This record gives sequence, C-alpha cells and structure tokens, in this order.
Amino acid sequence: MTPRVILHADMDAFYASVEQRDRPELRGVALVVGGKPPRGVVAAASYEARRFGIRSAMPSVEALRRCPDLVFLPGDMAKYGRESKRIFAIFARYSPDVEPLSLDEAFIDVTSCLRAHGDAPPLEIGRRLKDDVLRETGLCVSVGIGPVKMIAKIASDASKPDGLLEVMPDEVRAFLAPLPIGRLWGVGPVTEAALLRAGLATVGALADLEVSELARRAQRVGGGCTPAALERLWRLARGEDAREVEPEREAKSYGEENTFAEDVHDVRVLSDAIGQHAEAVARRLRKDEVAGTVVRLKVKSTERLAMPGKYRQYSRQESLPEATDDGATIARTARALLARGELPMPVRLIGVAVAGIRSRTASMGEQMSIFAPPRNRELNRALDAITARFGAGAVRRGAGGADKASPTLGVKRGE
DNA sequence: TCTGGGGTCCTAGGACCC
DNA sequence: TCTGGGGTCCTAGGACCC
Repeated sequence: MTPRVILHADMDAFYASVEQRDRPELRGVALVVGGKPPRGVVAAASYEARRFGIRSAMPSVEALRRCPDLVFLPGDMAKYGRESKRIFAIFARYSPDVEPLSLDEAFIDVTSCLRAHGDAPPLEIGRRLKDDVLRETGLCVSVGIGPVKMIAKIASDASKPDGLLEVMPDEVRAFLAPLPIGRLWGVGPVTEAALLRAGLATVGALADLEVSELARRAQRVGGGCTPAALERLWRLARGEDAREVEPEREAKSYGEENTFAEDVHDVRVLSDAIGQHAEAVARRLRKDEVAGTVVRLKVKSTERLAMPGKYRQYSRQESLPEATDDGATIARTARALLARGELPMPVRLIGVAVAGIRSRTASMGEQMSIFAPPRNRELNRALDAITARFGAGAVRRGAGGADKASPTLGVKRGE
C-alpha cells in the first residue's frame, strides 16, 4: 500500500490576523480577540501579544496583567465565517477530500490527485497552497504534511508561524520521539499529568513500550486511563493513525450556551435564557434543514473543582418521541428538565443543545414525522425570515429580559 | 476580585428485550 | 427456590479539541 499524502492547513492567529489585515492601525499591535475581563478568555492572540506569553484560552484578566496595553477586540464571527469560505474554496482546488476541523483548519488528502498536480512533490504542493492563500486573502497559513492525519497536524503546529513542514513516512518515529507527551493529539492536561506520574514524559517513551506492558502500565497511570485508551495513545505515539480524511461529516448536535456576567439566583432569568437559546438552536436546525430527537440542558454551578478554572457542571437530557426543530418545543422540554429536581444555586452558565440529529427529508421519509406542531410552523417561517433580514436580536418569542448570549468565539490553541 | 462557547468521543450503569 | 449472556438504548459525566 502506498503511503497517503495528507496536508494539514492551519491559519496563523486567524481572527487576530484578519483584524490586522483589515485595520492597518492594528498592525504591530499586541491584541487579542475574545471576551473582556473579568470572565472572558482569549480566543486568538496576535503574534505581538504572544511575545508577552499571552495564549489562546488564557483568562483575559491574566492576559491584561501580562500586557497592560493589550487591545481587546470583541471579534466578528460573521466576517471570520466569510473569510473561512474563501479559504476553503482554495483548499477545494487541491483535492475533493477536505475535512474541516474548524473555521480555519482542515485536513486535505491529496493522495488521489497527485497526478492532477503534475506529479509535483508534496512539499511543492504545500508551497503552492500557501502562496494561493496569501495572494488571495492576504493571510498566512501553515501547512504540515505527513502520511497520517496526526503527523500532518503536529507538523503544521511545529512549523508555525508561516510554516511548511513535511514528515516522510520513515521519519515519523524520529520526529515524534522527542516531543513532550502532551503534544500527542488526545492528551490533555489530565491525561498528561497521569502519564507523567507513570514515568512517560515523551512520545518516544510511550512508543517504546512493549504491547505486553500496556495493561500493567495503564494500571499505574490510573485516573481513567483504561487499557484500551492507553493502547490507542500508544498507537498514535508510534505514528499509527488509521483515521481517514472524512469530507462529509455531519453535525451530531447543535447547542447554545452563555456564561452570565454575574451569578444568577433567579429561576426566571434561567428560564428566559433557556428560551433564547432554544430559539437560536431551532433557527440553526431549520437553516440546515435538520431536526433532533434529544434535548439537553447544561447548568454550570459556581462550585469550584480541584482543577483551576473548573466548575461543577450538571446535564440532563430527554429523548422526544419525534425529531423537532421548533424552538417552543425545545424550550418547553429544557424548562421541564430544569424543574425536574433541585439544582444548586446560584448558576454561572446555562446551555441548551439538541442531539439525535437527522435530516429533515430522510426523517420525513422514514416516519412521516413533522418537526413542529402545525400552528408553529407558520410562525417559525416568519421568525426565520425576519431574522435573516434584521439579525438574531430583532425578534424574540415571549417575554424577554435576560442577558444576551455572548458572541461565539472558537479558541485556536497552539497556532 | 480568577477561565468562554462551539463541538466530538468515550465510559459506565441501568432498563429492556430476546 | 432459581436466573445467563448479548445487544441496544438511554442517561450522566468527563476529557479533549479549536
């Protein structure tokens, strides 16, 4: 079997770079896109800000402490979305097999179209891709190339900023071996700490274990690291990653949530927020012509956990007899979940999500299901039309009053 | 007066069916 | 007086990713 050629393309400091491109006065300035103190976090930091040690996912208060002159931008998701479309249109010219990971990041499997690229070496293909993106959008992208997804991803990360790095199949083990264990895709803070305690500090140390040792070592690692989980990581550490590039992944859930500016003691405020989230989720379901059978309520209390910055969280869900895309139905179900039992007050965050997603048409063929009570369908159509024209804040069903949900900003770690 | 919001995947227990 | 084992669905929680 000939090895695959997989590119991982990842925009450099995406949101921050878009802002600096469009506003020349921001060039050379330490800035972040994200939520302001006291409760916000950094979604993206310009390279000038990174010189102060500011990183994605850092609390904004901490960022401000490191750089008192830091400029905060709220971010413009609609703009980043448009920019994302342009970038993905470029990616699509390189292969039909493009798997988005986020607005600014994708795997591109070019194995089957090497000929179409004039049998150019992979590194040359990566170079052309970078040039196209820079010329057409004015933005920088880093590209990693490898025989499997994870290697391509780590390579792009290692090459940043403005990077281009190919790891050949016979170089994989040597490339991975010296990396700290936390760089492995799927090893976060909790697993990293557990692996370190078990004496596995580098990817190479894990890769060098004998298969027969794994079960015993998993015992030593503990902390929820099952033998199966450790074996998965072990394979990744050896550069074995069988996952294919999947161009057509459908969303499995749609959710909206918000952290309140201040802790909430009033159930009516929670109920109102549920209503807004339910309508927002429903609008997105209808826009994508899908519906879901599971309604999920998420509540974050103010109780802190041992991990810094973590709070105790509760979730309750209910399966519906039929798939729905109706905000009123989602809201009613979520409110019933809220009322089902005592929850510790006050509340820091509340969220509503719909899962069990199926396409509207497929579902109708299956079971003649109708997603909203007939009397609501006219109303929903009207709501969608008004929202499309005037934006999400223009119209709201029922009584209002709660804080508006904060804008959505994805975090880009390790750019 | 100290960490967001969008997701995915995995695990584990219990209910239920055959 | 006794009760296996597999499969599937549901729910809750947690780790992880960007």
